[in-house]
Amino acid sequence: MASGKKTPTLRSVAAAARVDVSTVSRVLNSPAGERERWAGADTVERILRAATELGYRRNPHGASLRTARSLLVGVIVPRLQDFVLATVFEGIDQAASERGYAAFVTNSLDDPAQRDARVEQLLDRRVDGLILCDARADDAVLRRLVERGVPFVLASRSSGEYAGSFADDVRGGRLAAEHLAELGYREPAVIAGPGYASTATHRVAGFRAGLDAGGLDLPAHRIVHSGFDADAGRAGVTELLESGRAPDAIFATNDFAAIGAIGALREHGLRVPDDVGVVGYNDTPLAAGLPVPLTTIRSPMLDIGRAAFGLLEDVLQGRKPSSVVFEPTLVTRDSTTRVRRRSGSPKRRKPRTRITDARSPASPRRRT
Amino acid sequence: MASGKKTPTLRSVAAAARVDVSTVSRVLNSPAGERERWAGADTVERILRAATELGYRRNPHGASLRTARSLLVGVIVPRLQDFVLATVFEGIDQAASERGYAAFVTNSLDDPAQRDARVEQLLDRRVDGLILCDARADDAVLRRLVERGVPFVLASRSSGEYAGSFADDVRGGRLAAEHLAELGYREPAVIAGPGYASTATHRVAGFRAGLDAGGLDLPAHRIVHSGFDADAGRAGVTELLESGRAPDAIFATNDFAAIGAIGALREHGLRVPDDVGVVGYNDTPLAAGLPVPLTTIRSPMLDIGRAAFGLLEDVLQGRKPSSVVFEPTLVTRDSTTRVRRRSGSPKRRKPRTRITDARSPASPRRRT
DNA sequence: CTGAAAGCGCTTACAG
DNA sequence: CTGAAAGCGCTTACAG
Repeated sequence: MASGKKTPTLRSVAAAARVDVSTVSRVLNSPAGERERWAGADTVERILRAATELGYRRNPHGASLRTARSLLVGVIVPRLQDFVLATVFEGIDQAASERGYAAFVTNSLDDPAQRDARVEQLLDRRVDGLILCDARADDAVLRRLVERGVPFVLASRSSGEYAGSFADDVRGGRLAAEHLAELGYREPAVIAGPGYASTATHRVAGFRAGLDAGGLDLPAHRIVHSGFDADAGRAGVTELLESGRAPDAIFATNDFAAIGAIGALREHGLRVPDDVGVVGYNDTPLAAGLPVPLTTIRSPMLDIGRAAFGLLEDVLQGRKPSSVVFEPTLVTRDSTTRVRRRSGSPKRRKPRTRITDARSPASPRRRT
Repeated sequence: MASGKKTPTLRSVAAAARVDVSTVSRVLNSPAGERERWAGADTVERILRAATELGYRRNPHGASLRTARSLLVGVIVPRLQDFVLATVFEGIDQAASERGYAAFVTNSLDDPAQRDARVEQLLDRRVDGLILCDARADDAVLRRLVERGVPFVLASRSSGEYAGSFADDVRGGRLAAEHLAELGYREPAVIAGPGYASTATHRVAGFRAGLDAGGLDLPAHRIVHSGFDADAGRAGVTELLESGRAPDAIFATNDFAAIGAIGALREHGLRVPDDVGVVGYNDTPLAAGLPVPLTTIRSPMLDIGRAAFGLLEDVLQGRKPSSVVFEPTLVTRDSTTRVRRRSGSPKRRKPRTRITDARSPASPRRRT
């Protein structure tokens, strides 16, 4: 790959240290303390020096041929453009590289054909396992992977009983509902996101349960299904407004949808939070910086990614993985407020941020 | 990797087709038309059938050992969480997989130590070449790569004369300036982004040149340096307002910074676009969906990524790559408006979007 | 047109 | 404690 002097191999190190390649291999592959089990102290010393002097770096392709392990994992996300998934991947990538693995990512775009193609490409590359961040409600791809014996875990989106690393999205939805109910909102609506994603459906289910506990209803005409982006939020609001009386609050299962919703509300002459309260999801960095800072639910995306890699490692080492579930957190900002001053003119306020229910997200629940 | 029946190898295909592995290799590696040059029609047929029946998939690690080509490319981005870079990577990934390559991405976080570490990790994985999306103004890393003979190209951010795939950021800045000047803004300011990124500095330079052409000034106290995110935009506005008279327009070198800026302006009681016009950069999907839809500069991020892979392929095949430069485009929305009704109350308007200067971004300029 | 051999860089029993 | 050999899956001169 590099021109100039050719990349040093085990053989060149062996020659320089005047030992056999097998000895070099044993020494270099032992952890620092145990090298002396494999060679005399002076031999170890010679080998180590030769290796660093030559700048030896093990060729993983050679190794993988022998060991049938590539130390490669494949990651499939719906789309890296989505901040949430980029962050989950970042967590995976961190954990993987700490453990000597490298991670491939690609986008499935939530498209079945593309998904299949990407899975095969990764398998062709001989990844040791897969982390899927685009699982679906009823997912034939997962069943086929099990049949083929491909090691994999899920992340972010759950599906059936397959093991993975998730946030408790039901609880997140519930937090949103409790917050709105407590502030006095009476007629909340939901911009629900795609029906095939557990992250969307669980949040809605939790939201409904939370409203229910607060004595509030979520009639069908206050739920719109859509995507996860700003356009979806816009379209959602339009649909809600056309279908009858305006809701007094909106829960969007994604910050971007919330932003689009706010834009559309504004166009219809509705002020946030005075006419309509808005709660988003994910606490994207943008949420705090918006013209109307956004109340939202935060979940530990980086930790979800890191834990997902840990689970895959379990699988690769023959252990049975048990799903990890992280707790979400409510972050209160200006897009929601205590109701009952519908008439007063909007007073400019200092922005306020409050974080509720900050259970340590670093110590998730384990479940079997 | 998969359990159950073991992965078929060239040897198993050869056995099934009753020929030597070398024949199988030659046939399977020839393009569809030329297979008959290497074997009799019936042999070709037997081999092909055996391969598909067994589900043979070439093991790239075995191949790479022989050929010293991994068909792997490494991509380093500042951060995948950044929509722009996620999109550039998507383009790279598309082009790579169309050409039989796979792409590794990792984040450098614009941190020198992390950058070095990531480069070495990718090289240790024996990638055939590198695409760097985090080049710096004066970049020692690039010099060292050249010395070591590592094939690489740049994308998105330029540095010196190194070949790469870019947007014309100077021109983009100029478009922003011309737009503001034409609308009658007189005292524009810039939220400039980090000084080490050409994407930031070029946009500012172009902006200055454009103002200049319109007879406008850009005094030092109207430039603030910051990052690329919403917080940076917020902080930028605060700094601008504290340093004297409010500008009547703001050019942010990034949409996210623009969004933060709008939030901060609002907190200071300034309306967009009536008190202050705002222009962003990148035409992020969010831009159109914002409460105040954002005027911004669009550049073809996906094409930039695709072209970058093409350039790297040039390098890998011994051709001299010549940089590709794509034209940006002005997208007019509500965050800028014709000035001179400073007093009137803000009237709600239908959102409007207009795209100016839509030179085909699919046919970029080439330069040597 | 097809086969047999060598070898890419590594690891791992097997000897000693 | 150390070495020699075999072999992982492939490709590529070299023969015929």
